[in-house]
Order: sequence, then structure tokens, then C-alpha cells
Amino acid sequence: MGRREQAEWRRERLLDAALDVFVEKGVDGATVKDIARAAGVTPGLLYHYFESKDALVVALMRERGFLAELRRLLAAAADRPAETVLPELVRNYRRVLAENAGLVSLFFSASSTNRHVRTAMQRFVAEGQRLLTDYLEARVAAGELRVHNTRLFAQTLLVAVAASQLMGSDTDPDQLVHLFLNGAAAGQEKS
Amino acid sequence: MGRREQAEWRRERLLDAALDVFVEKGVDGATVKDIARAAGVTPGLLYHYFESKDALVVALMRERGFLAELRRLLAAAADRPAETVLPELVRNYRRVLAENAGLVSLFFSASSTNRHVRTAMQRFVAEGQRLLTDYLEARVAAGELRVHNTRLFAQTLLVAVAASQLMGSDTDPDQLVHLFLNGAAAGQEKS
Amino acid sequence: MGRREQAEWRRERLLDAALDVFVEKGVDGATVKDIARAAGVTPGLLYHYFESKDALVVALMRERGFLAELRRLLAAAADRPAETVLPELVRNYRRVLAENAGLVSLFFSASSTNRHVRTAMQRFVAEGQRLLTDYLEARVAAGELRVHNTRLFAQTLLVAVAASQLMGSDTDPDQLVHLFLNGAAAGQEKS
Amino acid sequence: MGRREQAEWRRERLLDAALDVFVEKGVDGATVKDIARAAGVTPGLLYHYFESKDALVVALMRERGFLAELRRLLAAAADRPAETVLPELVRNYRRVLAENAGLVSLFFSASSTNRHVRTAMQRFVAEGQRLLTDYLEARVAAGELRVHNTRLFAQTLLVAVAASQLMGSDTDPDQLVHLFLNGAAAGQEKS
DNA sequence: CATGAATGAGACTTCATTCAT
DNA sequence: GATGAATGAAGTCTCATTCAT
Repeated sequence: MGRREQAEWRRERLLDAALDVFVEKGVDGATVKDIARAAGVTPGLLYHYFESKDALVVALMRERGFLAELRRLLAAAADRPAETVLPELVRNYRRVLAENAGLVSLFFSASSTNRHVRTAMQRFVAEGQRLLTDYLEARVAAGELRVHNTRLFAQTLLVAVAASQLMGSDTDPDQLVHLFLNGAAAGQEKS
Repeated sequence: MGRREQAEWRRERLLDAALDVFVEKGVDGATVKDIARAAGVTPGLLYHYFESKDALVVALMRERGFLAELRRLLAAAADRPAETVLPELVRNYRRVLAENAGLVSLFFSASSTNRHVRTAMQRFVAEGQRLLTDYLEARVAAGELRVHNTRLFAQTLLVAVAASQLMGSDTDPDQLVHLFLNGAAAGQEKS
Repeated sequence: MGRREQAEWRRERLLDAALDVFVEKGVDGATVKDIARAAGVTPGLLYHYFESKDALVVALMRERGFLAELRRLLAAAADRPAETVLPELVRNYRRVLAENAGLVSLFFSASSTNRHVRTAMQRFVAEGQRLLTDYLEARVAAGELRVHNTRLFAQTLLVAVAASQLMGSDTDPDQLVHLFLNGAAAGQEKS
Repeated sequence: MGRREQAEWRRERLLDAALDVFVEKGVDGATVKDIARAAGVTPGLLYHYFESKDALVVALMRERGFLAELRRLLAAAADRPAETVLPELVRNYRRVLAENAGLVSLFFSASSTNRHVRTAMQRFVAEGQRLLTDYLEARVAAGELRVHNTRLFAQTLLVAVAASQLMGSDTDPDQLVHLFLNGAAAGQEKS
């Protein structure tokens, strides 16, 4: 492994360690020393790779966030029915969340004092909503859905998945999508 | 105002101040000095009323939480239709959240290092879900709803309201409930 | 000693200690720990009295500076001849410098990274020059001196005294003033 | 450019960079990284040319000081009148100071923790004074000056020039020398 | 020669908490 | 009850210096 790769690898290990520790102790509860120890380096080195502890959080959101995944999932979906796409989306989304488990709690703990972090997080969530909203609009245009407020639908769905993840519920993706598509009223049936 | 009332009053003011400061800076970001200053007293005095900073958080959740409100809202509702009750519930729930605004972010920021706080918070959320789930079960039994997973419905609804509050969206309660009751599929119509 | 006096006294002791340590090790070389130890307290307490290490330096200049002394020395001097006043001034000025010994080196070491400190120092020096310049102008007006550039005279005299102090020379005040009043050219004699 | 010249050249560029950065941030405020960056190299390389950061300061004083210049200016001056030589000296001295601008503040900031640096600086200043004192003694012997304390004269003059430089005053060299030669007393006139 | 990753020591600062007054 | 001086532990961050590549 050359010098260059070694550095890149070290950076990734620091992000791994940071995510682990943030998840376990919370962003504010985690100390730089904790993270460094988890990565097997000295605290000083952390500052060779990241400007500050907050910068680590921002980097995590940028580089380990699931926006890329979400984008990929919806890229070619505009023409396919929500009934097919959404369960798949939820399933994949859940998988991504599960894989990068800690990120979820990270997103919900907007407690950091630092404005940069908070702003980064909000931008992040907004972007996710926008991606899903765009897809939903396409489906409404296609006549499949009649959602009046696509933004509300998108926000609620994403939040619901994340929340169930956060609380450790083992929600069935199909059930969730079914609820969103068909509602809970007794008189309603699929045509 | 007697000794007794004076003390009681002071305690309430401390809780007020703590909530304000927690909201603004997050639980970990807020210092005891901040809280004391916001309450117009000295840090030392805070320890006459609360054992520790963490005790303040727990007290806030116990005494300022919206469980009482939720309980009251659902108490006499078991026999009334969800179509009527839920919008009312969402509306009132939102109002309560808005009034104790900060609590929402407090609940979502599970970042505190202290295990007591985290546990208290989780118990709290679970209790809220249980209350709503019980009502939904009653409505399913009454034949109004056909929800398969009432816990999922309850969790999703509560989280959705809280999240919209957290993100500052001005979601319309009626739209939200409509989405939950009727779904988004185009072929579906209210009878 | 009441609480109030105790605090005041402690603050003064911190300034004393800071001056000592700054003199010995330089502003940048001195650590907060050094200062605290010299004052017999913990580093944390220092921050109860001063916002930062830099604030300590500024406070030293404000409260231990010799401007007050200079002002007092020149207050009633406007009508008295420079030949009498200046040696007296130099003598007293040297005494003040000697008493607050360290301040001199503090003033010359403009090395602190912090802009606030540097600015405070410059304002300080400028004020001293202005005070002496005003007196000299009065003597020129009185016909005793014919200085063309009073600011130059003031600056040079003050700097010369400070510099001799800084370098540990035991300059005779009378000789110094004599040099400034009569010059060094051989053809010149007092009338 | 051969190996040898290349190395020499690199060394000079490092000294240039070091002086610039020391001036801007002070000796203690400047980091090795700052200096390396200013020289366009990496921190590690700096240690091929200098043993330590302090060694850089000492080298600067030895190799970039104005002693050489002062020596040259006074070398052939012993027989020429102070009235001619001193303004010329001040002018050239100021020019040298201006050219190596930063050195002045470097000399006045005796703040470095390191004793070696401090000692080197003091020796340096003393040597400058001795050079000028020797010249003045020659002029006294020649009957031009009647200075009683040539060391005082030399010290004061050099310090005055440096100080005006340090404080950014645009002092006129002729006025300064005039003050030193003729004094400020009203009754005195040039013969 | 040259790089820059890595270290270790230590700097400044913050803060929950205690306690004499 | 109330104050705020005082502490001790810890936290974030900096930096001169070394060394494998």
C-alpha cells in the first residue's frame, strides 16, 4: 500500500471509528480521544485529516449519507408504479439505514452546538425529501397517485422509516407502504 | 406568597428556563450557568432544587411532557370515529408541541451521555404510542378501521407530526390524517 | 475580609502573578498554569476573573500601566520649566518602570498573536506620547523650548528611558535630559 | 544550478520565509508549518537545513542582522564630522531597517521562551551600540562633540530610530540628528 | 533531497458541582 | 434560602519534531 492509499485508508478508518463512537455516545458525548482510540491513532492525527470534531460530523453526512443511495434508487423509477417502487425503496432505504446504522440517530440528534453541523443536516434531509417528492410528482402526473401534498407524503414516509429504525421496530416495509397507499379506513378497498 | 409557594414557584421558573436553554443549545450544549442566568439565579441555587443537570432533564420530561395531554385527549374518545378524533388529536397534539416547543427537539436529541436520561425518554415515547394504539384498536374493534398494524400506524402518525414540527413545516393536520385514512392511490375514493 | 474584598484581593494577586510570570517567560512563553500556580490557585479560577489569557495582558496594561503616573506627573507641570520638570519626570518615570519592572518588556514584546493585545498596547503608547507632547507644546509656547517636532522629542525621550530600563543600563536621568536639552555638539554652551 | 548552489538557495529562501512569517505573527505565533508553507516546502524539509525553529531565529539574527551594514557605514567615518555622518547613518540605518523590516519587531520581541535566542539577541544589540560608541568617541577626541556619555548617546539614537520604525512614524532623520546634536533649549543656536 | 503521516506533550479553556459565607 | 468563589477533571485543539517511504 503506497503512501497515498495508506492515507486514504486511514481517513476512512477514522470515519468508521467516528460513526461507531457517535452512535454509542452521541455526538456531544463522544470525545475526540474516544474516536482516536477507536481508530487506533493519537488524537492529534485526527486533526491531520479533519479540521475539527464538527468537520468529522459533516464529513460523515456527506460521505456516508444515504443520499447517493436514494438517488440511485429513484433514478430510473419515474416510469414505474409506486406500488412497485415504494416497497422496494423502503426496503432498500431500510437496508442502507441498517448498514450505516448510526447515521440515523446522528441525524435525529440535532443537538450539536455548532451551527454548521445543524445546517448541513437540514440541507441533507431537505435534499432527500426533494428527491422522493420529484418521483411522487411523476407518479401523480402518470395518473397513478392522487396525492395532494407530495412533500408531506415524502417527508412522512422517510421520517417513518427512519423513526422505526431509530426505535428498533421491525416494521414490515410492505405494511408501511400499504398504509400510505391505501389508508386505514375500513370502507376502502383496492380496485 | 408563603415559603412553600415561593419555593414551588422558583422551581417552576427553573424548569421554564431549563427548557428554553435546552431548546436553544441542546442538552449537552446548555450549561448550568446558562440555565441559572436564564432563571435569574446563581448556579449554586439550582442545586437546592435539583440534584444535577441530568435530574433537570428527567424532571422536564416527567412534568412538562405531553403524555398527560395525550391521555386527556384520548380518554373519552374510544367511542368516537377516527375520522373525527384523529384530526382533532393531531391539531391538539401539534398545539401542545408548539406550546412546549422545545420538548420536541429535546426528545429527538437522544445524545445525552447519561443513560438515565435516555431511558426516561424512551419510556416516554413508548407510553405515547401505547395510548394511541389502544384507541386505534378500539376503532378497529368498532369496525371503523381495518389497520393491520395499529402500532405502526400510531408510531408513524406521532412521529410524522413531531417531525413536521421539528422541521418547521406547516403541515395541515387534515391533510395528514386524510393521507393516513385514505392513502394516496388514485383508484381510492371515500364512500 | 468580606466576600467582596476577598474577590478583589484575589484578582489583584492574579494580576501580580501574571506580571511576574510574563516578565520571566514572556507573554507567549507563560502558560495559564504557570500563572495560576504563581497565584496559588487552579487554572480554572483564572477564568472566573478574566475571560482569557489575552484579557489578562490587556487588564495589566490598563490597570498596572504607568499612564496614571505620567498624567499625575505632568498635571501641574505646564507652568514649570522643562529643565526642572523633565529630570524629575524621567526620574519618576524610571522609578515607576522599575517598580512595575516587567511592564516594560511586556510593552516591547508585541509578539502576541492576538490583535486585541497589540491594539491595546499601541493605544497605550500613543496616549503616553500625547501627554508628554502636550506638556512640551506648553513649554514651547512659554518660550523655553524651540522644539520643532514635539512629538519626536516626546517619543524619543520615552523610548530612550524605557529602552535603558529594558537593557538594564543605569543611565543617569540628568545626563539624558541634558543630552535632549543641550545636544552633543561641542560648540554649544548653556547661556 | 549545482547541488551545492541549490541547497544554498533553498536555505536562503527558508530564511526569507521565516523572517516574513515571524514578522507577521511573532516568533512564538509562527508555526513551522507556516514557515514551510511560505517557503513552498514541507515542514520536514526545514529540519534538513536547520536543527530547530529556534535555530532559525538565531540564524536570522546572525545572517540577516544589520550589524554588517552598520560596520560598513562607520568603517571609513572616524575622520568625518558627526554632523555629516550621523544623518547619513540614520538614513542608511533606517533604510536597512525598512528593507529587512521585520527584524526590528523581531528584536524588540524578546518573548521567546528559549534562552539561546534571547542571549543571541542581546549580544547583537550590544555590538551595535559598541560600534556607534566607538565612532562617537573618535569624534569627541577630534573635538567635534562633547558627549559625556557616548554609550548613552549611541543607545538612545539607535533605539530612537528603531522605535520610530516600529511604530510606523515617518520621522525625518535630519530632525532627529538635529535634536541630538543641538538639543531643544531655546537659548541654543548653531554656531 | 523531499514528503507528509504520525506522535506526544502540553496549551487554553469549559463546566458540573461544592461549600464557606 | 441564596451567593459566587473555587475546584478538578476533562475536552478540544496545536505544534515542534521524527521517520518511513
